[in-house]
Amino acid sequence: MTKPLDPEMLDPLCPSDLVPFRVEDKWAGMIIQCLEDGLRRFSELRALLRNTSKVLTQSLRTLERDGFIIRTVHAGPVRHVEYELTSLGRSLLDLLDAARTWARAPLDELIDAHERHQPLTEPANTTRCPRPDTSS
Amino acid sequence: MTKPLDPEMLDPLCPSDLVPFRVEDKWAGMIIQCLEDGLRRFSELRALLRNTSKVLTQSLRTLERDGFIIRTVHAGPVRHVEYELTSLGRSLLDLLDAARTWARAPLDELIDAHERHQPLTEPANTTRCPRPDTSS
DNA sequence: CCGAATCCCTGAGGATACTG
DNA sequence: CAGTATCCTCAGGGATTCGG
Repeated sequence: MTKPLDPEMLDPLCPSDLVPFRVEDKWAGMIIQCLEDGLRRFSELRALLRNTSKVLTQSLRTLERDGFIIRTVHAGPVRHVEYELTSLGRSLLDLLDAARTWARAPLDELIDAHERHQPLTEPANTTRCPRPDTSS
Repeated sequence: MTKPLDPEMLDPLCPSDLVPFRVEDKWAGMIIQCLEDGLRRFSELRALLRNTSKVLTQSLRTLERDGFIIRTVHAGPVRHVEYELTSLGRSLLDLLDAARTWARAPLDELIDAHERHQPLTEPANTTRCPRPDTSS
């Protein structure tokens, strides 16, 4: 089986949702990243994405429908389900990488811009964000 | 001034909103495309995007806030406003191009996938769509 | 001509609880 | 373990109207 994912791989404080680039839905980019090294089980993904199962399932179903991932059910005493990228899904990795590369330079400016033009929300808000597609 | 935009440049029937990429918001990708050749006036953009002014203004303001475009007001007997890409905004063109290039191959499969898994909506719906970032 | 203001509506996203 | 089933909130998107 694929080697375990680094639990710190997705930093919940990373301001990457300021990056103006989205693939499919909010979580799809991160899911694809997590599947980069091979098969992953549902629970692995849920733990990493700090996501509730409903939303995760939605994303996974959409990705499956569009042919980006394959879903495999392993019956048994303890049932488990595994997901993996198709070649089409794998082709998205290049694009995600391009987006992350692009974002590295202007990210600080983006953060500044958001802070400057948005004193509307709560003041002591440390720009929380659930780490989308541009995770390192 | 920049040469006129082709009115047919953005085909309202193009199924490009099935392409799983978004830049900023729904219209930002198209706006950036329209600004590729230089300055554009508000009315040019509104006509091309077949968009109501409020939503267009929103997108433009966001793009301006994030440093992707510059807004210039020309006062006078007939006031008009022009928008142009910054170098940062221009750097997005590469990403958009990469996304469009990627999308060309799997687009048909994406359309099929959507139609197969979505007999839920109205039947005689000719996949209307407002032509997002992947316009040719 | 270029928006701003208003109202409305849908749907993505999420919290919680339950099931084969 | 891997999901459904509900319910809720809120922001994106849009139609319409008004203003400088």
